[in-house]
Amino acid sequence: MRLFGKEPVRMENSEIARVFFEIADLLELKGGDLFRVRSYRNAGMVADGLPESLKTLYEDGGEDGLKGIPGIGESTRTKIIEMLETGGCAFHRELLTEMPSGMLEILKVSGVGPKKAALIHKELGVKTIDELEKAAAEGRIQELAGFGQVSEEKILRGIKDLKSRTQVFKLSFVTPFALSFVAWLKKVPGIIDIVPAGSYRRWKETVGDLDILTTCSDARAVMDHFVKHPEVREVVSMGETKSTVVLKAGLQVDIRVLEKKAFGAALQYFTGSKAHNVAIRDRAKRMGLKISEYGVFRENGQWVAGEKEEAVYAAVGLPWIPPELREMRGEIEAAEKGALPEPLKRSDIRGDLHVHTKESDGTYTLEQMAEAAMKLGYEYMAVTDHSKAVGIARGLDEARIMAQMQAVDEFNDKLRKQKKKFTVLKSTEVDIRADGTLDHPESVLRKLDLVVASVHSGFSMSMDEMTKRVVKAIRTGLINIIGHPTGRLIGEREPYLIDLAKVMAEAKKYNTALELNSYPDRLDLNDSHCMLAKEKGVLVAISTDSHSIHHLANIEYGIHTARRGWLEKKDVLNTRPLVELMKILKKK
DNA sequence: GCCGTTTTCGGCCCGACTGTTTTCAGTCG
Ligand SMILES: Nc1nc2c(ncn2[C@H]2C[C@H](O)[C@@H](COP(=O)(O)OP(=O)(O)OP(=O)(O)O)O2)c(=O)[nH]1
Ligand SMILES: [Mg+2]
Ligand SMILES: [Mg+2]
Ligand SMILES: [Zn+2]
Repeated sequence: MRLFGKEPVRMENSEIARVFFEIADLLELKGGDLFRVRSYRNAGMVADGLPESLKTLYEDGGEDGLKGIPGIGESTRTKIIEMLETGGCAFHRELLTEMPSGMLEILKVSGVGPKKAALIHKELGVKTIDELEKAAAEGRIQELAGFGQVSEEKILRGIKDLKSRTQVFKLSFVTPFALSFVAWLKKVPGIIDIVPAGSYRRWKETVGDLDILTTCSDARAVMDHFVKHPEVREVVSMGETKSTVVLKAGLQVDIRVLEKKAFGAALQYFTGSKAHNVAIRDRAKRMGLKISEYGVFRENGQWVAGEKEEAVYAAVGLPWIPPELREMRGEIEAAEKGALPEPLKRSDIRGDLHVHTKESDGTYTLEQMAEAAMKLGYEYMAVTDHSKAVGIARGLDEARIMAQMQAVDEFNDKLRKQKKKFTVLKSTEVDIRADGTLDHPESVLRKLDLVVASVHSGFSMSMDEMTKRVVKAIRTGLINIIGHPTGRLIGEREPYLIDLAKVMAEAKKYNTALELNSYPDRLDLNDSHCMLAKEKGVLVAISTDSHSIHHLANIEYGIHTARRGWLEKKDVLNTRPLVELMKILKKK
């Protein structure tokens, strides 16, 4: 808890969201109205997914600035303002006096929901997960009404899982498992479709589990084979159409098996998001239809659609919505108006503007990186080795970068002689020092085709200081792209504190783009930052920050993240052909 | 608590699997 003061307390959207999620859980534990619980949960999700900072909206527009956000009504808006002004929420604190915070942890145990948790708390006085473990180990759980030996064992397993298991996984961690399961399931005779769905298909940067949709008329055969995958540690449940396993790596995998005729409806269902599904189903209902994973049906039960996903959307009067957009961030309204963004394609990307070579901390030469970029069909690639301040990466000093520029010129000459339509851009990833100055002299930076500038150290500054640091760098007028603008490493390092809205406002003035770093551990900017960039009219450069020829393919993660951020071809700097790109880079 | 080409009140997505249930509640997707 922070103290009251003149200065408004900075509570991030994610922190406000967390309070709403906890209120929802606490109300549910208390046995409160489930629709009210849903409203708080929904408000949390809305706050979390909002591109603009609630604090900024409130500062700029007062209470009115917070109006018109779907899912945020009178009550939650008042609580948001309270949190922005005081750093906390009285209602939340009050609920916590009635229900210990340890109960929130207990809800995370697989198989324990609000009803069971509340009963355990009431009957046994259990307040923490350790007390729950003790009670279960002592056999006190199975004595309770509605519990038995099996459920008690399940709780013990659930606690062990929870303590050992990662909560979310990076998308790139899950990819090999997805490929492995697809290959594994192909061996089932008669299996037709095998498609990873869920948050994986929506390209969320982190996913909670892997969801796989299959169609086959022999469901039993699919299930039997599924649970025999060599990576399976535990079979959580196994039914006719749906099973769940946990892998040795801690990853949960859910599978659904349906008839081919339901493939489209099932894919729509299993892709989610949950909130998107609920909204689509609600819409169908209001149109006198019913949507489930089995299809679209009239009230009399007559089948309307289901074989194709597109037909499911068509049945409710909508065009097909790309999975990356199915997050309840306005996609249904946009679809209705025919205003969905045109999905960014791999072929829209003309080149990579952040690539390292052996000169700094890359593992391949300039020539090798260029060769690999050409193979991807690119027109250009910027060599962006580090500057001297990044010592561990053997950053280049003035003499070395001058030499590199010459090497690039010579290489480009060679390419031209070979009639290759490819250009290497002389560039750098210059360090933005703690004081906001750049780690190469202006004379050097002016000789380059393109300047990427990023923060590599001195992360622990106040938001104000960090914002000023980056803004000062932008104001040199020498920077074309701000690299990995928040510095986060998913699951390892929090983003440094920075006011991106302010940075973007300045970037717009100085014709500076912000990078979407496609390295799957970074994805920085993230999806909602992209939405903000688009809103502010700032171009995004989708780059890979490749340190090896193999990293260039990471562009795929960047493209899909950009799609999640509603970006189109025109919003992305490196969709421009070389000539156009050069014009933009010069406009300073 | 939120929201409105049926509504400012009265709805709020729909279905699978499990365990302990004697007919279904709880949890999860
Ligand atoms: N209609 C409906 N569909 C749901 C519900 N819960 C989940 N689904 C669908 C949509 C989800 O994307 C899909 C897979 O469920 P998951 O729990 O794995 O969620 P998802 O993959 O979206 O996110 P995750 O990263 O796994 O947490 O199942 C629900 O309550 N209603
Ligand atoms: Mg999932
Ligand atoms: Mg799942
Ligand atoms: Zn880099």
